[in-house]
Amino acid sequence: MIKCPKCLQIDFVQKAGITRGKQRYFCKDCDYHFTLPTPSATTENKRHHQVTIMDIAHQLGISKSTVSRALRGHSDIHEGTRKMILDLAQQLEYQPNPLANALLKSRTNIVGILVPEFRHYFFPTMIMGAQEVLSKAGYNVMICQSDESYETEMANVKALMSSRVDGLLVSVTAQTNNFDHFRAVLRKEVPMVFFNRVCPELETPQVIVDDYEGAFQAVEHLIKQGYRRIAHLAGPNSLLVSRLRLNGYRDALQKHGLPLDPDLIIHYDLSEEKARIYANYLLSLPQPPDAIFAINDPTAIEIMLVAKSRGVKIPQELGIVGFSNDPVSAIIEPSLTTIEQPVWEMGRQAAKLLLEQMEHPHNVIHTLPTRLIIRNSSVNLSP
Amino acid sequence: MIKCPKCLQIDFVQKAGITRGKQRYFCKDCDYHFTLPTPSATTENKRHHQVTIMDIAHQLGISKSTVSRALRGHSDIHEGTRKMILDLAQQLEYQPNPLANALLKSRTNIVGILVPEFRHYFFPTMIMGAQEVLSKAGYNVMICQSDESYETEMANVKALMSSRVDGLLVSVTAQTNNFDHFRAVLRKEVPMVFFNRVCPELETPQVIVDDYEGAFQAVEHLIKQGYRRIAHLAGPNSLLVSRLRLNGYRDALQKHGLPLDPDLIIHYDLSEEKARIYANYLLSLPQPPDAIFAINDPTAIEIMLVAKSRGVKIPQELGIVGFSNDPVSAIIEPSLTTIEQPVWEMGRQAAKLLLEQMEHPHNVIHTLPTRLIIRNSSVNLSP
DNA sequence: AAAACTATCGGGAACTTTCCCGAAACTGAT
DNA sequence: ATCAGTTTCGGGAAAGTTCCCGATAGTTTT
Repeated sequence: MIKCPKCLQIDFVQKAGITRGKQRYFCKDCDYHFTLPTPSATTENKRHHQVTIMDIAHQLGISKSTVSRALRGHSDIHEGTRKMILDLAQQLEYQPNPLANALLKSRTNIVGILVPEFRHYFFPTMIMGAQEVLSKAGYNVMICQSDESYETEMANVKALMSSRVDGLLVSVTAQTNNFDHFRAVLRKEVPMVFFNRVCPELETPQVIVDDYEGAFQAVEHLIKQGYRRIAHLAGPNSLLVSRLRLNGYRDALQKHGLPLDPDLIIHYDLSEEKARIYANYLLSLPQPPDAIFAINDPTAIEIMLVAKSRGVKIPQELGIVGFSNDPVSAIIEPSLTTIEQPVWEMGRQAAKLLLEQMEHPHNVIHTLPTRLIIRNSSVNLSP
Repeated sequence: MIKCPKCLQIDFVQKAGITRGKQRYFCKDCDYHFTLPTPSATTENKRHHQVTIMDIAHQLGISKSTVSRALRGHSDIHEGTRKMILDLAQQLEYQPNPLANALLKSRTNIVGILVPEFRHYFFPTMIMGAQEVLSKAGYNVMICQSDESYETEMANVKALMSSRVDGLLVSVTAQTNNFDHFRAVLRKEVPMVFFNRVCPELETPQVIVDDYEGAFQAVEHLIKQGYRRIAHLAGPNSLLVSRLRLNGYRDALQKHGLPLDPDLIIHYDLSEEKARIYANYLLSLPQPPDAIFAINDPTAIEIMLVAKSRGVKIPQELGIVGFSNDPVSAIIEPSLTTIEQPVWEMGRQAAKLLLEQMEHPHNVIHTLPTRLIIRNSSVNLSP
């Protein structure tokens, strides 16, 4: 029968229930509960595991502490031992496990980047700028795109936070009106920097360009070219960029004594379809505009395509100016007048700011300059 | 003087060296070494730490195991206790620490994506496709770009591996001739899937499109349009796509009895500058080509810009066909004839393949179809 | 009422690394 | 030889989870 592992007797052993499908026994003599050892576990199929600090220590017959010291470049170690360890580590292709380190220090060395999209020129370039300084500082990057959806943005913030990123670089969606998910980030004291699509009501650093000045120059340029009825296809009001560029547009009109026609200002959600719809709407107005200042280049390009398809001549019948100097704007015909902004540099600045934040938090706003690039879409030949 | 903490006597205590700036003592009576306890450590500045499973357990007066079971949806738990735990977890905004889990299971739930660049349409779109299926499967994504540099690619592979990604999605650079860094990945048994810019000599799954067929159709289309002297601005020979598209080009010429002029085939490194240089070179040949088939759309667009700047009329004097249906190709004038490939779908397929790999490794090659899109850049009006 | 069982729960190991501190083996000085 | 100091190393705790297994209390069967 069943032998008690304690007293090696079988007389006093009786069944004592089943746990997880396994029979348990009880020895009345020893007052001892036990189960039979599982017959498996003989395979010894120790997972093909990465080589650890302990492997090195064992092979060298020393302690893990010493190996750690050697690897970390610590001082309390004999030069010979260090060399020995370093050699073996290289030979075994030892790679430190960042997970253990992260768990210990509760720092992942990962920063999250959250952007609305990266199909166009703007955000990829910005990300590249940020990645340049971050990877130099030893950080990896986790990129999420919210696809201009508020829900996706929230989900991404949550995912990034649960991944325990050390910091966050974010540009909000056109939909975002509620910023509670970002407040949650700040509550957990995770450093965060906004860029381009910022969030002024939150006490956190931001990197933007001089949107007001850029818009002002753009519209003034149109006015100087003789355009008089200038529309503005603007972004949603929730975005600070939209508001700033709208202000630049307004003030430029005002400065030159042009009336501000509310019908010529359209806020939209930055989607391609809506851009086309509103472009068509503007051009089919009883009194259509003779120029349009678009919130950004993709929008301007959509407008151009619509105008062309309607046979509206650019720049003679319709002047167009965009914003951000997307490479496509130089390729398209006629080439698109636009506002250049230092996109790569914005990414760099944002990353630098984030690194500073991780050292010691403080609140700053970086504003970078813009520059008007005059091309053909706005040079009115017959004013 | 100094009192021995063991016998509480001071008579037998004497100095016994200094370690890390701290005086040590020795009690001859007790044969006991000791140092004075540091006066600090009174601040109790326990780092603002995230709420853990232990916090919940303590507050509820239960064990961490029980909490873990409740959170993980295990069975061995009372319904009431589970509810209690779940409620408190929600109230405390508990988020499981993925680091601990990753360390335990040695799985990070992160996959690395390595692409040559993401400035253009192609790779961002592919990444989005991949991200769609990966995030649905609970994986986060770490994106690296090698910037068409072999060294950067190696560094990125190393970084991704040291981050302990669970899998790798990669598209190699135009420079990559040596694949040892990828062999190292396979040696460590980290699943890897190549897409687009694949590596046929490695035993690992790949996702490509039917490059040969696409190229063949493109060139045949040009021939049918009456073009006779068709050049090919090809990618580097190290890339399988380059070789396949070159073969398609060759066979199309051969099928229609056109001579294969080696001078009209140029391999280049896919950089913008070189594209311009070679486009100029081709167009200034004593016997310039009357059409060019470009390895991809960005290349074709560069060629168009060069041709335009030289006053070469497209498509009358020069037909152009690209590859990959970049959105810009529809915008540019004349619009660019190109080969459509299911980019988003490639990303999805690659990700799916990777997920399968992580389950049980096997070697497959997915080839997706292409489709010719005829636009204006190649429709010869006066053949 | 003893025997066998079920439903819950707790305790510890393990994952890998770093850090703190104690300890041994030396080197000089007295 | 004794004492003080230096150099080098080892042991253990900690980080947050999950998993394995043993251990109760209560319930049903014999």
